Amino acid sequence: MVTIDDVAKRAGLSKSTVSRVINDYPHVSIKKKEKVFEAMKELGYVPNSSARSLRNKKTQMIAVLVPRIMNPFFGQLAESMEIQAAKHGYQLLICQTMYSKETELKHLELLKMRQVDGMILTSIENEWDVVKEYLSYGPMILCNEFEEEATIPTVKFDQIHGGYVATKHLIRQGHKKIAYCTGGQKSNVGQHRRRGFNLALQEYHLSFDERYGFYDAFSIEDGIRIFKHIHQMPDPPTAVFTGSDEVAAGIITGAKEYGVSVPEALAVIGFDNQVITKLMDPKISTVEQPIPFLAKRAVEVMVDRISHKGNDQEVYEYPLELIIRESTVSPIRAVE
Amino acid sequence: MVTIDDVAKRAGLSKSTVSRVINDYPHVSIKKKEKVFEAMKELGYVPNSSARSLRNKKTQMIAVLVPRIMNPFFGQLAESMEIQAAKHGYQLLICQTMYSKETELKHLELLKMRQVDGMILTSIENEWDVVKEYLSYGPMILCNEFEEEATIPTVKFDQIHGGYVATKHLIRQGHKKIAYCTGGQKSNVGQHRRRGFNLALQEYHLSFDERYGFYDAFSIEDGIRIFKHIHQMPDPPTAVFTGSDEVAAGIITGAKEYGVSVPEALAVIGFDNQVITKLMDPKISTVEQPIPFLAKRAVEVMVDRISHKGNDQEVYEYPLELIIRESTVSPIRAVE
DNA sequence: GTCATTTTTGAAACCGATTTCAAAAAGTCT
DNA sequence: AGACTTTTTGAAATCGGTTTCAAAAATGAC
Repeated sequence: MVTIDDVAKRAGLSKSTVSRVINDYPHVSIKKKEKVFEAMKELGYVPNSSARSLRNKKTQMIAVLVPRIMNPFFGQLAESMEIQAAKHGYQLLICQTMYSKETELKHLELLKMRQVDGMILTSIENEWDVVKEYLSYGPMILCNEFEEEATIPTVKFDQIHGGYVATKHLIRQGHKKIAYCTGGQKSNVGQHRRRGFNLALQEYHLSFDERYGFYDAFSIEDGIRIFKHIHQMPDPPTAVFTGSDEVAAGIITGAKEYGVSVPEALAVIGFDNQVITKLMDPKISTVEQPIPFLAKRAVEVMVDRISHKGNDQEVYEYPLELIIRESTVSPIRAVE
Repeated sequence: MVTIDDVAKRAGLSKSTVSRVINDYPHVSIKKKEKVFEAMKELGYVPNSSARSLRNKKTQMIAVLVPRIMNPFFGQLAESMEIQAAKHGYQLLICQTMYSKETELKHLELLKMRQVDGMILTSIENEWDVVKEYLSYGPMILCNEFEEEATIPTVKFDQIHGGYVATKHLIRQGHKKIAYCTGGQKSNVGQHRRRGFNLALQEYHLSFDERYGFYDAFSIEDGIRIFKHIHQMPDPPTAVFTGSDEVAAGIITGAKEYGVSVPEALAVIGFDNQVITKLMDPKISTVEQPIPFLAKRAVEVMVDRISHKGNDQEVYEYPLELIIRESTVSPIRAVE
């Protein structure tokens, strides 16, 4: 392996000087600088990153904790962050918690071991009290997920408004019996969406029938299962608010199978604006989350925190946008 | 920051002994061992990974190069590999080339910098002559993608057979005019599929009409576009072989829009067996690639190579399986 | 109890970079 | 030319671990 000493010897200089050239420090004569460059090129020298990290106490790596990258939302988030991190000279270490507390804790140890300079949490499996202990080992920020009590920078979407506009849209299409169908009941993201949902119901003086609440909906299969359940209810809902496009797609698939027309007999709204929304027939109305903006800001905030800039309490919130397609609006009915 | 010296001082021992305890070396008396554990616990000590990497010349990290994680095939591959790597005590650094030569080269430098112990390539953007130069810096293996001239371990699917069975299936449904619709023309994966495609045509003494060849199909949108093109041809094909489920879905979506019935007027077969195949109407016939097996073996081979085990020339090939659904077989027609 | 052998322990070197500090070289000004 | 700055350079310390090697302690054999 070629080390800085080899380069120094080849150039007939000390390694201090070579190091200065590598890091573009001043006070190196042009002649010697050229000699060093020549030696580096001849030997094909590249600095050893472990040695650099040890001495600099910086690894130029940021970890991002996501449940799974195959989840389209988190996959896109991770992808956008990687691109952004590269622009700032950082590697992104994508860590999947697989919805497991233990795996999450294992990944949090990366901060203790100083394997990463900072950590971006996009979801939280453990209690906040457990997670916050790791704050003493390095900067952490929240992105997408959030915690009321957390005193760390947070970059999030306005989920309350997202839940609100989606529900309001359903109500304005004439629906009064609206089902609520979502995944993580413990996540604050989900709770805020629910708050927006309730807000809209209140505004129109509607009440929520608890029989219409489903809190275990994550996948397409869950959507199909829930449709079947709804279908055989004595007084079924006429519209469904879902927490993800996949679940919405599942419900529509189920409806199709049972000959229930969407949106006429059952309106369905998704969340995320994934590709699938444009592929299903009918195309799925949804709430778009502008993921790249979130990712960009999260990385920027993280990079600032690593260099001790910025404020612990900063909170950035991005708006969500309702996208009306076919699964909530009958073509013959007037579009709002 | 708590270091090994702090632990040593606290336990009233030398850091050599502490190191021995950490690494579970023999020749440490039980008494001292307990003292060390106690001190580590009290101080909340965790070894610094940069320091370890520097001394051990091992980072316990494996890089995997994928085009994009949002591509369902590569996303699943990366996810499976991550799980597998964790079992062997390795971190997986997922690197997206974004189909760019420069980005790929930038990631290859990780091996030079010794930031990773090895590299798994799932696709190759640069010429092999360029990539192979990096072999001298650390172990590299191919997974999914392959190179005839490469003398490194390879884990792949039998793409020739995959192309063959899919095409044969279409032919046996009575199709004679079959379009070929794929993405990377330079990838060896694609070339092998094509070889299988040709093999099936030959077997049934059919010839290929070059007007039916499309080599720029990656996404759903591409599929829609290609359908439109096919649709206005004077003598259109009656079946389409595609290189991905997304493209197949696009073609079906386009067909639906123009009132062309699938599979009656146009049979479509996908590749990968992604979720979408079960969601489209009609459900998409496809070729399944058992990704987790590939991922598992790739990581195992990589781990062996890092510890200088195994053979450079080893090639592992996994079979592909045809899955017949609705997009190639009319329900009224007999199923083969 | 002595000597040989084995087990346990710690001082010091090492991994490959960066940084400090002081010395050497070069430049400036009487 | 000599005194005083300023720029350039290298020796040595440092980061936090692991490993080598020799010494110390414990054990065993007689």
